[in-house]
Amino acid sequence: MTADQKKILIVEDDFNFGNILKDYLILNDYFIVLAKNGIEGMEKFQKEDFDLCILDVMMPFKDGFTLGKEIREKNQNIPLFFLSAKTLKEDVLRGFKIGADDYLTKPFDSEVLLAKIKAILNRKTIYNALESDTYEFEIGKFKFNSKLRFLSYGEEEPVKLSPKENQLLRLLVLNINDLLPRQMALNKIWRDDNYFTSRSMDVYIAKLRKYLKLDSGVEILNIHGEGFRLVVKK
Amino acid sequence: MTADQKKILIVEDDFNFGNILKDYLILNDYFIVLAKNGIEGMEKFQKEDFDLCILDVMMPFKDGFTLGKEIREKNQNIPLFFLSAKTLKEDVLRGFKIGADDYLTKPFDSEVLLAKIKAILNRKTIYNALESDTYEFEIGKFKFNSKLRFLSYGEEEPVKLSPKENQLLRLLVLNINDLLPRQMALNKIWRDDNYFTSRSMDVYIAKLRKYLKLDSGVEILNIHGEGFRLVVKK
DNA sequence: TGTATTTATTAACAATACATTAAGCTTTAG
DNA sequence: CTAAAGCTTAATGTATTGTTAATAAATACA
Repeated sequence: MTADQKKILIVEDDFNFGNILKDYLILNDYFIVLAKNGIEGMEKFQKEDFDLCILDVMMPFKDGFTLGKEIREKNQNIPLFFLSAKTLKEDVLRGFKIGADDYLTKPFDSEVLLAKIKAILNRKTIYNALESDTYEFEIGKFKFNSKLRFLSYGEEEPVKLSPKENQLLRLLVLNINDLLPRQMALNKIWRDDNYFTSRSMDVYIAKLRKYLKLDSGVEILNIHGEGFRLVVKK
Repeated sequence: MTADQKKILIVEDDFNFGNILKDYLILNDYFIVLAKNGIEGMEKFQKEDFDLCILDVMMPFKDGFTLGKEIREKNQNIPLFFLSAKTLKEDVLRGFKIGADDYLTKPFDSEVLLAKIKAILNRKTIYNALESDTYEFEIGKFKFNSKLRFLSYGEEEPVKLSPKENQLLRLLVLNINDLLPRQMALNKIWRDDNYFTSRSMDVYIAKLRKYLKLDSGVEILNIHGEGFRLVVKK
């Protein structure tokens, strides 16, 4: 997948319908992960990072509402679309109560779905950019601002960080002195985990190490086969 | 109205239906202004500050889409709901293209509408709390007046700023030392976000940089792929 | 100890994003 | 109705970014 593609999780037990939907959205340049029931859906949701979830309501084992509620507990911001054949008012209201962003009744028009996806993702990206998260960190003698993407050391001219450098350093800091599993970083930043993205990540680790050399009390250690650790000596 | 009540503009030419809707929403603790056609709708929209607009699509004189578009031009952020008897796909798509947040076909369930209103207003409140009406600023050794549109430096003859220069500098100052996301500036000033408006914005950044050169402690930095930062060294 | 796997580093490249100047429209002021 | 001001578009050059390749080194473990 490319970096600017939006990643959508579809949870749908009807094999045919799920695949048609998947293909249609792929054609429209989205990256799709399809799960065929609520349990699998939750697994995939936890393993990867999505921009939007589309959940069928009526599924065996774990229905869409239950899944939606669990997802909402893990992530307050991710947009949720519910799909259902039923147009029962109680169901629609239940969906919105969980925090649905839309509730679509089958059959629905695919172009309309597309318009709605576009609308919600546009809105969310703006929203996410404004999210007041922590973004100022100290790393030994460095100051790191992940919102403005720079790393400064004393009176030296701050180093500008590229988006990838920035995201990676941010993940490392959030797990400071602790393990940042390779897989987790790949899923969060590259949103994919394969040979090449893994090589790419190594390249970025090398770049960060170069920046961090100024303070000998700071280093990025590798834990073979596991991931990396940003260590700050006191 | 009480301070925490949300203010909704309803534009609906059907007198009966409009009043039923109004009463229902008042019962649910919203503050409602009802306009009976597109022209009156625009007038009321410009005079007061609303949290949400609900527009009927089919109206004489000025239809809901036209009104929606005009409202969108004035305010990028306000949520728009369209109401229509028609469920024509083209119409729905047209609605979303204008920037609808939802498109409801009559008859619709009032509780569902309520749920949707609640959902959208929850999302949007965070976003709106930004703006102020100050217009005199200091930028390093410069004085900037965004109401009179000039920028002065010591005893030098003040530079007159064009409307676009002025708006852009104002946004930069309001986010001084912080990121002004490109998208946000394009939405607020150009009301559109495409290749050309983005190029145009670059041109204006270049112009502002030229004006600001007089004070070497002031500069506009770019954050690649994100936006710009007006930085003042102390 | 030998070999496969994982990690490290540098460099080449292509794709985007940005910067600047100037030309050509459009709007506005007088 | 005309000149100036304002804005967009074009053209061109520069910088930033991310991926991949090539090569070397470290590590695990049979």
